[in-house]
Amino acid sequence: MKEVLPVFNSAVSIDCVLFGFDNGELKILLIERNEEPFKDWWALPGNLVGENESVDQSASRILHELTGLSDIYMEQYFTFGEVDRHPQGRVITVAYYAMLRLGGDKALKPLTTYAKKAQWINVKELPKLGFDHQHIFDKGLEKIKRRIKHLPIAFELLPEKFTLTQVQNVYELILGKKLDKRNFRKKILSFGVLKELDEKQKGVSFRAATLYKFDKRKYAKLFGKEISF
Amino acid sequence: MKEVLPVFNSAVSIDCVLFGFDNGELKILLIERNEEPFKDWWALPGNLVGENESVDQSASRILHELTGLSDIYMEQYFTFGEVDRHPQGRVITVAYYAMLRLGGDKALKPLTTYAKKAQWINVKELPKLGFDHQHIFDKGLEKIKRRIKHLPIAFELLPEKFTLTQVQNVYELILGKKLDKRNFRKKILSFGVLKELDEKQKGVSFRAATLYKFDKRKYAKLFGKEISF
DNA sequence: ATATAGTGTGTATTTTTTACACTAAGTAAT
DNA sequence: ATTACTTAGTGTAAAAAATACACACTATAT
Repeated sequence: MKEVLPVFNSAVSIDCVLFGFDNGELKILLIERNEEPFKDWWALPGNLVGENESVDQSASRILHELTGLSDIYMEQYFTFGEVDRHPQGRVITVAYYAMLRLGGDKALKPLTTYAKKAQWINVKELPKLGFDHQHIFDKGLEKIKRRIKHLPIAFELLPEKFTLTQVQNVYELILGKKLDKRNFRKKILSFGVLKELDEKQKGVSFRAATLYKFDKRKYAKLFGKEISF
Repeated sequence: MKEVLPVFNSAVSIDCVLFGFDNGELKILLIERNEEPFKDWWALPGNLVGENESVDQSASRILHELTGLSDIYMEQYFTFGEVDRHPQGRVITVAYYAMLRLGGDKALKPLTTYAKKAQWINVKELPKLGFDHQHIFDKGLEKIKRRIKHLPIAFELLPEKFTLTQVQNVYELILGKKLDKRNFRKKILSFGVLKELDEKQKGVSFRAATLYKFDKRKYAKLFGKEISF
């Protein structure tokens, strides 16, 4: 039943902007390429879409291959289709972002056979990127700036238990500006998706903050209603 | 320099959701297919991306071929990449929407060689669509619902000169709900992108409304600032 | 005990959103 | 000319949301 259409107009790939929050810094995962084109350049992790997987499945597979993680909130945000974006031929790429929890329980295990190495790099200190990846990144950052105002994606960056100050840090890093502490706490709590725990921060040499966790149940109830910052 | 990559993983196409406003109704352009698969079904207009055009260029070309129009605000909103969405092979499709001015100066001239006919159809009376086009349409409608709250795309649907009531009609049709007249007018004028003309509606058998036009200059000044409904 | 560093809290003001109903103007019919 | 009809056009009060702003608390380290 399924005949291949008699056309070759482009290959299709996935590129991922994987955000992580570590040490008070917003980072993304980059690879250092080991092959032409752009050998020795930094680039976003990505790969070709397989013939028997949807683009969403492909994105999940690629994320898994790169990090060992599954079940991550990952979302398509734009498709880049300039003719000359890949020097070796026509490749249209579908871009996704994901927010990852770093340094937590189990470390990430990138299987980067096609790269010298993979590394988490502060978004404020990005190196020059190959292809049109700077552009893809810029557009991804812009996208999540909008989305964290409405969707609870920021919590994906944080450990299971976190303080309100940590949440505020994430918002400030992504939005690129300072927020007022009292107003921020009022607002973030008013969404009703956080649960206060009967537990405090440990190992700090000052007053310990209350821990919270993201409450998926409450979120499910609100889903559909717009929440916004 | 440019070698074709040795992969064939998918063909890439464009599908367009072309919105029009006519006779107080929100419509989209559909074609009736003349070839298998889905012969005799209605479908969104679309086509394969050419090898030497970007996806944006491709979308403009396809829009032009279908309507004779150029210089239309057209925007990519999602890429659909399910494996089995096309029964004859792997085709990933990039969806665009555009807002068109109907019934105005010059009529649209669809060159629909690959279809029996093209027709503007009320979005409230959509027929069964081929492929996953109902899904593509649904997602497109959802997208413009959000976007008309922030971007002045609704004016693209209206003639050059229009009344505030017409604008409100468009908003109500897209959002699918009634809006309060006074509040709507306050808000739409507060954006400062409309210019009141020294001219009234003609040919109506009741009090003639003041005409307005969209003022691109004023919009350019505001661009960057968020405007929202 | 005291210095330090981050936690946690309330109120007043401004802005935005919402709810709500009547008069004005033009046309058509008599 | 009067009347009926239909849409245009307008303001205000109340509620809700956003903003601006400063100090006392608490745990630890010395």
